[in-house]
Amino acid sequence: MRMLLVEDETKVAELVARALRSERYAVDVAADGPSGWEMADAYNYDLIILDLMLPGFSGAELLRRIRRKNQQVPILILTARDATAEKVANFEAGADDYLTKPFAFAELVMRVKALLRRGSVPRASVLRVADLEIDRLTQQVKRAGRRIELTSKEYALLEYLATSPGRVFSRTMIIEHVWDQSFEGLTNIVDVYVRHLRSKLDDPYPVKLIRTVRGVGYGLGESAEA
Amino acid sequence: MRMLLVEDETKVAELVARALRSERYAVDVAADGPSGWEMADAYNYDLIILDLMLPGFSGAELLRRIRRKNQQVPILILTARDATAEKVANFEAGADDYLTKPFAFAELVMRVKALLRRGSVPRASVLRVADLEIDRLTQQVKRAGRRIELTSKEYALLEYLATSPGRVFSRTMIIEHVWDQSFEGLTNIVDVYVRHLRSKLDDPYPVKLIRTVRGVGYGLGESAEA
DNA sequence: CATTCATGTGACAGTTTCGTGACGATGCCT
DNA sequence: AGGCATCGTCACGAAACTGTCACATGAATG
Repeated sequence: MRMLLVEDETKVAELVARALRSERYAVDVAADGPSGWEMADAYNYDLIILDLMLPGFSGAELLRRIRRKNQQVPILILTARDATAEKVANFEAGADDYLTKPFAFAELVMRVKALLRRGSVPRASVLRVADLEIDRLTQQVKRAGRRIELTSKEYALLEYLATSPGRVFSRTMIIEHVWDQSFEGLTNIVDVYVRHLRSKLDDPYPVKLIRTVRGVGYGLGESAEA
Repeated sequence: MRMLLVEDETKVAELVARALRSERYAVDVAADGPSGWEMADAYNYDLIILDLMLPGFSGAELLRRIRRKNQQVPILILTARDATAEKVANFEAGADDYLTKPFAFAELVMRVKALLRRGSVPRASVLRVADLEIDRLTQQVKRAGRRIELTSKEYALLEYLATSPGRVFSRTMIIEHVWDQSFEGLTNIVDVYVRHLRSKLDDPYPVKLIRTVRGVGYGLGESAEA
């Protein structure tokens, strides 16, 4: 899952981004209204976190713009004051949730997860493909009941592939969703992580879970030939 | 489907071309206005993607020239973010869609597919011929419900034939729409790939899907005339 | 029926893409 | 500061794909 954080205080931004990344999300950071809008417009994030006090133009303005472009993306507002009237206005403008500063990271993370779960197609929190089980809440992965330890990137990649079992994702799409903006390289990074995943997932089992489609990309499950 | 990408920043061009090729499209790249025009004039592309900022002459000029020559080819404009007034002018000049830089590849691919679908006669993203099923979104091919694995070229050829079931395409036409500029040979390559397709599609089934018209070319399914 | 030409077929080699193991860099924890 | 896990890069071998060719087969023509 990839999300955008718009926050001008770099120190706060850094801390929040870190907290989210340790939950295995890919996080992009924008420091002001205009660049936040640019990024939100360029990419369909799975979630956007918005500080209301921004240079350039305000969070409220950014919120309106995003909503005008994209109805469904969940938006979480961070606000300094406990100004109730303002809250109402923001909810009406399309915010899905808000938090008043200061807040505990644990609180933020909880709300983020709640919002993601609530997403456009109410997805179950446990994905299943063949005998593979992915719990998106606890981010635990099991195969045939046995727990498998994955690193953040491995998990993120697997979860992305699992969003549409059987569908083939190009490397470009995978990089766009699993890595964040800081990654630009033109390397075989996806192949490498697919390999890591395969060796962890398939280890003792005969059935291969990840399918390669030459010239295109990778897909999870449904290797329909017989 | 074959498309032309006119973009001067080689790095961007490379990335975009790669993304499109992994969607199994044949992509030609031009780096400036004049060579872009030369190529657009020489081939009947199924789609043209145009950066507005070009050396030589501008994308806008190229757009006008292309439209003067060929009314129907879908044209997708890439433009810098702030050029709002320009956008309007371009739509009026005949662009079918536009995207502001920077953009997500997922977004570009979606729009490309939408434009291609709009062009051909059938609107649906799933093409059906007899018991054959071609999903142009996921590029999966099924016959009688069973999935068939095709290589990129095989798929591209099949998809092209399937744009007009019953119609017979000449070898020249097929090469122009399925192969890109890097192909120059004068060989029986089309025959060879038709053979590959036949052996994969017809394998266990009695009904032949691809029809040969001696002296002319190949067609998919029922003959339209007669 | 023989001839001729277009198409079908199988094998081959060049090229591209993918798999794989190893390596250095980075950041985190103790 | 040192040790450990993770991350991204790279280079090389393996496998698949692509395009070429020579020849077989089959249809049209007189």
